[in-house]
Amino acid sequence: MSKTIVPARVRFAPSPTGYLHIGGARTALYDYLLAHQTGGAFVLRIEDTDQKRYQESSEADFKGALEWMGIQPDEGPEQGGNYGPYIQSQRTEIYRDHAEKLVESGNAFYCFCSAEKLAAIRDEQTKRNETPHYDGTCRALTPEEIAERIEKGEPYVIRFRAPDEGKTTVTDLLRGDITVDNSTLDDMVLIKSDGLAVYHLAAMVDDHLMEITHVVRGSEWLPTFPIHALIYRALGWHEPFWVHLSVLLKPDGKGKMSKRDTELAREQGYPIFMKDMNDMGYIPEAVNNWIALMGWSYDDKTEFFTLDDLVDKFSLEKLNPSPAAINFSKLDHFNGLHIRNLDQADFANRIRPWFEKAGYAPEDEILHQIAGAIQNRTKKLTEVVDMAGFLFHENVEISVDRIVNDKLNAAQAAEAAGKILEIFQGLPEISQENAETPLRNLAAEMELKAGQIFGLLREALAGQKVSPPIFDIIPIIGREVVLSRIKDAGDILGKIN
RNA sequence: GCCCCCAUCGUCUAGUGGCCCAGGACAUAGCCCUCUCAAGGCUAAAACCGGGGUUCGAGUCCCCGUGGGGGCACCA
Repeated sequence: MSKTIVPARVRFAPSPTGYLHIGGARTALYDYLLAHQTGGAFVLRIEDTDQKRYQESSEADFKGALEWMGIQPDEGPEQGGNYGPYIQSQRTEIYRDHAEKLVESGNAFYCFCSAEKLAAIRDEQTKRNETPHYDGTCRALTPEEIAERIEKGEPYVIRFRAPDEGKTTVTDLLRGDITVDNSTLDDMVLIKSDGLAVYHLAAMVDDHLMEITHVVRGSEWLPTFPIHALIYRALGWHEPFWVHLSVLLKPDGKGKMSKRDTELAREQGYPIFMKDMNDMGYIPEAVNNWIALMGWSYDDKTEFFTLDDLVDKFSLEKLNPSPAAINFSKLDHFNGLHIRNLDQADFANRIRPWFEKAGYAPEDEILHQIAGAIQNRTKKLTEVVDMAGFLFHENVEISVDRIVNDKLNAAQAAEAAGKILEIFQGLPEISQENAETPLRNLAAEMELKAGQIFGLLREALAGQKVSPPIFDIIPIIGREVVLSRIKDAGDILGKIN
C-alpha cells in the first residue's frame, strides 16, 4: 500500500453559515486522518468572505463538533500556527495583492458591469439555451478608462480572465485527468465590489500560502476545478493534490439532503447536524466509523474501526468517487457495536447524564450494575432510561393485562406470586444460582411454562413487558424491594376475580 | 438548455483481465439459543444498467446509449 510519505498539510475550510453537517464532518474526518497518518497538520480555516450569509454561532458549532468527534485541529483560529491568520476576513489585503498581481500579468481584469446588467445578460443567454456566462464587456478596457472610472467612484469587481481557446487538463486523485474546453470556462469574479475576495481566489491563495499539500473538498467544486488550477498556474504556483469527495445523497438516493429532508430525518430521530448526534443518543466512536465508511472502504470484510484504526488504515486510494446515499439504520448498527465495545465503566459514564436528565441520581455502584445489565441491549443512549428507569422508582405499576390471559387467570397468578414470595423469603440470597431451579420447579408444579413465571416476576419487579434479565435486576433494587414488589403484585392480583 | 462527474444486491461496498455461476455489511425473512428484549450463531432472498467493440478470456479496458448526481452568483 502506497502511503503518502510526505507529511500532509490538510485543511478543513468551512464557511460559517450554519451548523456542521454529516458531509462536512466527513471531509473534516478524512482531513484529520490524512494529516495524522502522515505526521502532517490538520488545519482549520474559517471561510467567512461572505458577510451576508455569515452566522456568528457557526464557528463555535464547528469547534464543538470537531471536539465531540475527537478530531482537534493542529492549527486554526483557536490554536494558532505559523500560517495565520486562519480567518479569511482577516486576510483581505492578501487577496487584494494577489488579485492585483493577476491583473498585472494579464490574468485578471477590472469589471464595472452592474449586477442588473449581468442578470439581464444571463436571462438573454438562458433564453437562447446557452450556458450563462460573463460576456466579456470589460475585458478590453484601457488602463486609462479603468483609472478614470475608479476615480469617479464606480463600483467594480476583479475577474479572472479565463482562456477562451484550447483545453485545460486538471488531475483529480480519484478520477484521473479531466479535460475541458476553455471556451466553457467563465470569467469568475475574484474580488467583489465590497472589496472582499470570493472563494475562487481566497481559497487558492490560502491553500498555497498555508502550504496545503492535499485539497480535500466536495465534488460540488468539480465544475470550477479547472478555474482553480488555472489560478494556481497563473500565479506560478505548484498545484496541490486535488481530491474531490463524492456527494452524500439522501437515504432514498434521490438528490442531496435539502432543508426539508433534514427536518424529516429529525422527526424520524435521525441527525443530519453533528450537534444533534449526542442528543439523539449516538456516540462519537460510532459516528466516526459510520461517516468514514460513506465513500471509503478498507477491504471486503472489515467494517469496525476506531479512530486510531482509521488513522492507521485510511488511504486516499480507497476513496470511492461515486455518490453515496446516507444509510441511517447502519448508523444505529454501528452505534450498537461501539457501545458494546466500550468497557463497562466507560459505558456507565456515558449513560449517567441520561439518568440525571430524567431526574435520577444514580450512585456509582448502582450505575455500574445497570450498565452491566443494559449495555449489550442498547443501540442508542436515548433508550437507557426507558429500559432501566424503573430501577429508581419507589414503586412500579404493574399491568394486570400483561399477566392475566386465557392461559393464566388472576387467581393462579396471585397464587404463583405468593409461591414466588415464599421461595425468595426462604433464600438467604436471591441469585440466579439458587433461585432459578426452584422457580422452574414451581412452574412445573403449577403446570405453567417457565416463561409464565418469569413473565409474572418481570411484571412484578419492573412493571414492564421488556426489561433486563430478572437476575440482573434483583441485586440492583435489593432484597427488600424485590420482596415487597412481589407482595404488592400478589395483592393486586388477588383482588381480581 | 449547456458543462462536469458517476454507474456491482433496496442501501454502503469488495473486486484494478482469468482466483467471481461475484465476497462482506446494514436492512428484510426463517431457524437456533433464551425468563422478555437484545446480543450471539446459522440459513434464505437479493446485484455486475443496455448495446457495441478490444481480448483466448471482461464486473474489470475502449466507445455509444441510458440512468443518476453535481454545477452554471459580486455563495461557499
